[in-house]
Amino acid sequence: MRTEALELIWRTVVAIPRGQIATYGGVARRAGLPGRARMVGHALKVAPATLELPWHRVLGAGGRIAFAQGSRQFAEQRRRLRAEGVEIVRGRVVRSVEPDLDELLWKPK
DNA sequence: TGTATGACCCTGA
DNA sequence: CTCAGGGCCATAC
Repeated sequence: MRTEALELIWRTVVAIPRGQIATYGGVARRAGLPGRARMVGHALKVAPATLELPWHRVLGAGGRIAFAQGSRQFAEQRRRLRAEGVEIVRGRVVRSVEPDLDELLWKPK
């Protein structure tokens, strides 16, 4: 049986609007699971492809891509973000406004 | 049953 | 900027 936490996280990720981004910790909080950023990463990893989650909109603290630079996934995430107008420089999202630390849901550009 | 390992985060030095 | 240390917890072995 799938844990309830997984469902909560998936639902939260699906709600991230196109062109906007969130952090692992932020998703955890919005899902009602404060402190469990780690589980968010796990939830994305095991998510069925059929859900078509906008996983690329989830970044590490500070807007950093969690994958290793040079890795296949890093490139894929960067590609998808750029396609939505989110610029990445040195593995990090370029933001023109300070992140809202309470929401952790940013609006780059 | 125990240990190790993550698509993590935060604080402090 | 880096590094260490503590928190978190599902999975894998």
